[in-house]
Amino acid sequence: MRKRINALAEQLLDTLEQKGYRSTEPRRAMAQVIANQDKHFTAEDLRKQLPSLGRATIFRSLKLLVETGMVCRVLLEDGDLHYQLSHRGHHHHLLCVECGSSQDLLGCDIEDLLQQTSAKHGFELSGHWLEVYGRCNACSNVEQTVELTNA
Amino acid sequence: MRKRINALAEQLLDTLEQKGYRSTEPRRAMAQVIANQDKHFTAEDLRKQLPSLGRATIFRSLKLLVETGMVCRVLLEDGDLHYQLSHRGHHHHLLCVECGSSQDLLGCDIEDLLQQTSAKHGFELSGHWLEVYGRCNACSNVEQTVELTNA
DNA sequence: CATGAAAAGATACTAGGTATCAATATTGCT
DNA sequence: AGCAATATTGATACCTAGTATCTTTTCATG
Repeated sequence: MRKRINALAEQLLDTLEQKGYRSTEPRRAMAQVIANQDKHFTAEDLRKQLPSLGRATIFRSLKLLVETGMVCRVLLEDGDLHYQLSHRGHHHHLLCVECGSSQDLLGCDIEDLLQQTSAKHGFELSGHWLEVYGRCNACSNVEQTVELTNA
Repeated sequence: MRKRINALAEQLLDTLEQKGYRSTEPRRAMAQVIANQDKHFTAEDLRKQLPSLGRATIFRSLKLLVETGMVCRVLLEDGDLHYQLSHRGHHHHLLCVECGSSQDLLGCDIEDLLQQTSAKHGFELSGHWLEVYGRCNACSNVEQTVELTNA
């Protein structure tokens, strides 16, 4: 009795299967829940939404999804690590500190810049981690509205 | 009976005192140990070197040093957070994945680049976190020597 | 050198994550 | 459909990093 799940969740499972992992009921449930998150989340968030799954299962499947590149980890400003759906390979996030939404940072040639600068330090670059924090368009606009109202 | 400590450690304590914190025996010991670390470290590393100090004290003092800007946190590639001495305000690290050493990344105009790119996304930038991973000069050279030797 | 505040140490606790292992579900085969 | 081999699950115990609480000790100041 296969539960109905949406296309994005289906895609997560398909990818797992292609990599040799079984499609199980707990994984279907997790894929569905993850596909529905609209911002970064923690293992604990998933657990609240999937009270019937064992804790270890959630951590294990989450790890699997990270390892296969379908979920990525995001570093919050305070050093907390959260998770979110990942669409491409290596990329960076614009994280809204207000609403927690995130957009992928596009058209940023940071790789070149880092490469050049590292070389000047005699450093052989192999990777980097970048997170960008601020406020998304929607949240900036809300603030402006509030300011106008209070004025 | 004040223990003799080196200039860098002394500086850490002076800064704490300037901010209204007392100079105590445990803090002197910690400052000395931190000043002697040659790479990023964990609270546990400090604890091993300071077995007489209480665990809570180590975490508390470490937090104090981070808050006052004398120690900063570094994010390792695997997501682990470590600590290290910090000399300037906001800066980035070139972290050697081989020996764990770190240099500050100088002359990198990433702020401007991020500012511009964020703006294009309608994003109001407020901060960022960047870590760069690779191999320092010394470690690159070692590898080359080994390769030549084995050839 | 007394005293009040700050800090230390012990301890218990929390959060996030991993290891172990017996029970169960899935897959592939016939 | 039935079955065996194996992957996965869930329960549980455990681990690491860090925080909260509370009593005792230490500091620096008059």
